[in-house]
Parts: sequence; structure tokens; C-alpha cells
Amino acid sequence: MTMNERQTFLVAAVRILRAPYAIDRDFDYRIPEHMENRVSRGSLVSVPFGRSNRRETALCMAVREIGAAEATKGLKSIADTLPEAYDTDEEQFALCEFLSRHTLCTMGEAVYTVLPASVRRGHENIRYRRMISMPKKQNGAFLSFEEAEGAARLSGKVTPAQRRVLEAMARAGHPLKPEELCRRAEVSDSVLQNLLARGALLESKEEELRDPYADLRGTAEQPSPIVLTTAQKKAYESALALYERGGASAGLLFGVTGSGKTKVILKLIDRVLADSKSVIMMVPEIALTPQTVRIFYERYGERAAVVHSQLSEGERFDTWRRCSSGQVRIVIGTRSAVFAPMRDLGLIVIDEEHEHTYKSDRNPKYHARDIAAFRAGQRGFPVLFASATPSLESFYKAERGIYTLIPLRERFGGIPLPETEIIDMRAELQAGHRSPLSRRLLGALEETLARGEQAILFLNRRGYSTALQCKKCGEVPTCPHCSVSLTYHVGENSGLLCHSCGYRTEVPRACPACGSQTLSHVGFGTEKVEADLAAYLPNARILRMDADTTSTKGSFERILTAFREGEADILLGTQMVTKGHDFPRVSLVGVVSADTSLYAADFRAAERTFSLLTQVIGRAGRAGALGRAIVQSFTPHHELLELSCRQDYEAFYQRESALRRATDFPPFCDMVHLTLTSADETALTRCATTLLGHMVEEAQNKYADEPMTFYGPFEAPIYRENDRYRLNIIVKCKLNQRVRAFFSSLLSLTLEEKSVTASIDFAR
DNA sequence: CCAGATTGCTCG
DNA sequence: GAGCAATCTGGG
Repeated sequence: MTMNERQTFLVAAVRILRAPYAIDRDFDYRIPEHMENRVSRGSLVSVPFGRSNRRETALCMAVREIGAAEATKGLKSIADTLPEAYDTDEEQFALCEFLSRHTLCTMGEAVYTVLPASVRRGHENIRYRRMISMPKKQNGAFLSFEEAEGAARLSGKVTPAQRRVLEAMARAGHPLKPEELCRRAEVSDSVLQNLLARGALLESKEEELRDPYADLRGTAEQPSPIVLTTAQKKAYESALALYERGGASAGLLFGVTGSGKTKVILKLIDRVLADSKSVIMMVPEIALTPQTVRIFYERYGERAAVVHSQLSEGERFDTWRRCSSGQVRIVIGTRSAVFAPMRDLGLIVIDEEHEHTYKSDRNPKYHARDIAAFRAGQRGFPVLFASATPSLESFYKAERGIYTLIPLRERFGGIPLPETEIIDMRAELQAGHRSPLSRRLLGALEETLARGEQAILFLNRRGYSTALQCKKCGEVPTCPHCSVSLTYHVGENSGLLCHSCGYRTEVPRACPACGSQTLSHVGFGTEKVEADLAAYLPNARILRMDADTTSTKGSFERILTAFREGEADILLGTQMVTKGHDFPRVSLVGVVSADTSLYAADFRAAERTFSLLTQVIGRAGRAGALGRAIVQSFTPHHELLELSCRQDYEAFYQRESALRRATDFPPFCDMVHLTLTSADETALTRCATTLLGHMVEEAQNKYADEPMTFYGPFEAPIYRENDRYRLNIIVKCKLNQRVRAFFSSLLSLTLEEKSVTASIDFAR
């Protein structure tokens, strides 16, 4: 049989990466003979697609053999393959499949989430750098100094400068960057050029691995030993037991602020690395955890890398390669780091596991927790969740024994909890004190500063005032693109600002509706507090930290460092001031308004408030002296405030879980958010009503055995955003494969209104 | 009757 | 989502 008379041919079933949900299905393509050993499950290829045969990038899902007869009937052929570096291995492939199944995204969206963004361009995105070395001998070794000098003499005189270059090169013994060589030999670049032209030096290209945190790296071959207290040791041993038992598991390291969770985690990581396994350490926000990054880099040096969304495409691609080659053994990163292609992954740690940043708010809407659990299940290793205020979901799982609860109760060094008091702001108003800072808080600030100590003030709202309102006609200036009022800002971003879309306009002198000059401030933000502090405590040095003062790169760390080094007395800011920075001289914490987040229209409002207050109160008095916390509220007797002041998570959990159980909210049910958006309001309303009708009908006819309750359509919390209207339909149900399939079928369904787009979020 | 706009359909 | 064919629309 000759080559032309083959009986069978290879066919690849592929998914078009840019395909919309409705056509995210397998399409068959012939594999040309010369590509047969390059194309397999997980390969990225380029195929002709559609009537016009435009080129599309596709993922090969499977390869099978077909007979010659079948092969001749109109199958198109794969046109090209993408660089091998982008092929997904079995682990990543399974991750993509899971992601698309779990969040109802297309395989393409999954691939673009799991692989670095460079895939979209298709080329390798490798940066090369010029390197200079000694010429090589036949057998590959570098010439010695004498040999190189001899070689140079053949083509002319060797000047003292040239001699210094060759000496420096010989001393280094390995290729050097041109600048580095010039520096060491104290010559200019032209000397190198001359030697290169004469063949007395060799120029080569070397792959450069972009590394934005290179300067932080330590070289610790032998990391310093970690000494644990008895309580910490106990916690470590429970976590270690999970790890040593092997197989998938989850532990919830439940420890108050300052209990030494990080030490326990580090010790476990040391152990896992010692077994030649690798680790992913997740943090909620890289900017908020510079000291965590520093600790890991100093401790693990070259073996550590940072992954987060602020990396450039190239940095991300290089880090990704260093992970998949096994060079990097520990990744510290935010949400997307959960996909890091580690070799021999043996542990994922999710620090501050209750933080909402672990949930992606864009497609695919995954939760890092679920991805971690999946990877743990695939390879059989533990996921360690850590928090002082665990999410209700996690504590519920721990309560039911699904997670192993690892309590770490005592505060390190036996530091007592801060002394807290709740200030009734109604009484302040009645007494005619109109500042957002109560007299009590102002007094406490004064005393603190007099003792040479520092204070943190927390207010979860930026800007000067929440809105402007005309006292005469009631008009409130709102954003022309969104259904929100504009926030009044002074300072960095002065003007009226939309916190939803970023729209900015000058402050009107008169009411835009009635023309009278009676615009006044409603509500207050960090800028107003800053102004009041300056008025009441003229000698206090204040640092304000919010989105407006931290927009430039590095500004966040600059503020924190300045505060830590005592260049200011008061750190005032939004949630950023509540995170785990250790400020030994802070003895007072003030919560300017505990009500802001408490009364948000969201079933997690209480949980978020408790966690926020607990964290910020825990900032007070960590080094020896008894700290003090002052919480201001217009509802001072709210039970939740008292619980946060006592830092009593377990009581909070009992109260909140009882409430959730009674009202049927997570973790006692699953919740699905269906969002419909459109610029056309009437089309949107029409579409939402029809879709809801369709859903109810389908649920009754085909899914009668699956309990589902439908709510809505409601206007989204911000009904109009960036000129698009948004409606929500909420479904309470028990998520399983069939229910997921039901929602999947909704997405494949073409909505009769073309302007409307639908997205589904399995909130859980 | 024709040109341009709109809609519907398929993609291997 | 893109491209193309079928269908619609409106001016003459």
C-alpha cells in the first residue's frame, strides 16, 4: 500500500475559541499528515471556519481515526498549529473543562482564563536579551583569557581597554549583559563592538524572564526556622495531618488577628516544599499585602513568584513558564493565581478566605475556592482556608465536618482585645455637634496623639459628601450615564464624580433644575473627615488612603511606609486601612460610621460588616499596650456592633446562620443570578418578562423534581450603568448537574431581543 | 424595479 | 461572532 492509499485518517474535534455560547461545540477537522504528531487533545490550532473560511484559533478536544470514505466528504483541514508552549496539558485541560461546566462559560473563555493572555496573539511573546560571552572551542567550552587574547591578536592589536574586557569576561565565566560587561571592564560599548566585529567575543540571544519583583528576592538557601507557640504547634499539626494523610481535603484555619496564622502557614509550606511539591498561596489583593510578598520572597528566593492581574502580559507569560517548568515552586497571588500551572502541586492556601475578591465579577464568574477544591480533588492534596472571620459557607462546612476546623484562638503574646465603646451619634446631633467625628472620638484622638501614639480611622466611603442636593427643590445631580448620584470631591479629583462609571463634571454653582444657589452636602466621606480632623486637631499629621490617593503605582506602599515610620499620627481611609498591616504604635482605632455597610441591600451585608469591623478593631494595640476602639453609629444597640466589638465570631455565626436558615439563604440554598442588560429599556423589560415566563414553564414541565423558586425581574442595585439598563432574575435552588443544564440551555437560547445580553452567575 | 438596509441562518 | 443569502423597504 502506498502513502496515497491510506485506509484511515485522523480527525480532530475542536472548539473555536472566539465562538459564542450557542456554537461552543465540537467541529471536526482533518489533521494533515505532517501535523499528525503535533496535534492531540489540548493542542491549539488554527482552522478555516465559516463560509468565508476565516482563520480561527481552536482547541483540540479529541483526536480519532476515520475511514477513507468519511474523510473525503467535505471535512476541512487544520491550517496550522500554535506554538507548543501554549498546548494545555491534561491538568490544564481538565481545569478548562471544569471551568466551562461550572460557570457556564465557553471553552474559549476558559482557555483564555487558564492560559496567559499572550495566547490571544498566538505568538510566543518571549523577550530575548543580548548577551556577550567568550568565543567557544570545538567542544563547546568557552575560551580562556589567554586563548581569547591570542584569538584577538590574530586580527590586530589588543589595547588595554580590550584586555580589561577579556579579563572581565574570563573572570565571570558565563555570559554577561553588554552593560554589565562594560561596567565591570570600565569601558564603553564601542570597545565591545570592536571585539565582537573581530570575533574575539561572541554575541548570543538568551530568553529573558521578566520578573517585576526581582529586587525583593532573598537568597536564603536555608530559610530561618519557625518557632511556634503551643497553640500554633497544635494548629500546625492538624494541618500537617491533613497533608500527610494524602488525598483531597480542606482545612479551615480559624484564628483571630494576631494569632500567628502566617507562621503556621509558612511552616506547612516549608514542609510541602521539602517534599518536592509546589504551593499556591492566595491573598485577596496583592497591593494590600506587600509584606506577605516580601516574607515569601525573602524566604523562598528564586523559587517564589507573584501572580496578579496588574502584571504585564509579558511578565505574566514568563511567570507562567517558570511555573510550568517547575523552576517556581511557590506562587503568591490573587484570584487568577489559582490557575497557575504548577508542577506537582501539593497545597493551596487561601488566606482571608472570606474576602469577596476571590469571586470573579467578570465572565467566567468563578470562585477561587471552587477552583482550588477542584484541583485538590484531581491531584489529591489539601486546601487550607484561613480567616479570623470565615465566610458563613466555610464555617458551615466546618461545622458539618466537610472541612476540618483548625482553631487558633489565643492572641500572640496574650495581648488582650482592645477596649471598645459604641458612640450614639444621635445624641451628638441632639447636642448640636454636627461633625462626623464625635466629641468622644476627637478627645480620644487628642489623648492618643499626646502620648505620641498613632490612630487609624476607618470610613467606607470616599469623596467629600455623598451627593449634592438643592435645599429648595430637592434636585440631586446624577450621572448622565448611570442611575447614581454624583459624589462631591475636593482635592485630587475635585468635582462631581460618578463612582460607577468614572464620569466627572465641574461642581455647578447653582441648582441645575431651579437655578437657586441652595446646593448643600448630603452624607460625608473620607475627604470631609480629613477636613474636620484638620479643623479640630490642627497639629495632627494626617494621611488619607483611599482610591483617590492610591491611584498611582506604589502610592499605596508609600502611604503605609510613611505611617509605619511615624511620619503621620492618623491614618484615615476606606477598607484598605483595615487589612493586615502591622502598626505597632497604633493604640486607637475609630470606625467613623458603622452604619454604611450594615444597611446595604444585600443578604451578606451583616457578614461583611462584622468582618470589616472585627478586622479594623483588631488593628488597635498589637504591641503590648492595651488598645482602644471607638465605633460610631446611629443604631448603637444593633447586636452586630456589639458582637464585632467583642470579636465574637462564633456568636455572630450562630445568629447569622439561624437567620439565613429561617429565610432560606446561602449556605442553606444555592442562588443563581441571571442578569439581563440592554441599552433599550423597553426591549429589556419585555425580554425579562418573556424569559422569566419561559423559565417558570420549563421548570414546571421538565424539572418538576428540582425545587426552584423564581424572584424578579428586579432592577439591579445600579439600574442603569454606563448607559445600559440591568434587570436581575434570582433563582433559589439546589445546584446539581441537571439544574446547571437547565441554565445552560437558557444561555444557548437566542433571545428574541437582539440588544439584550444575558449572563448567569452561580453565586452560591 | 432596484439599491440599500435588515433579518435569519449557519458555521464541520 | 462573522459572513452571506434571503427578504424587506421605500423612492421613482
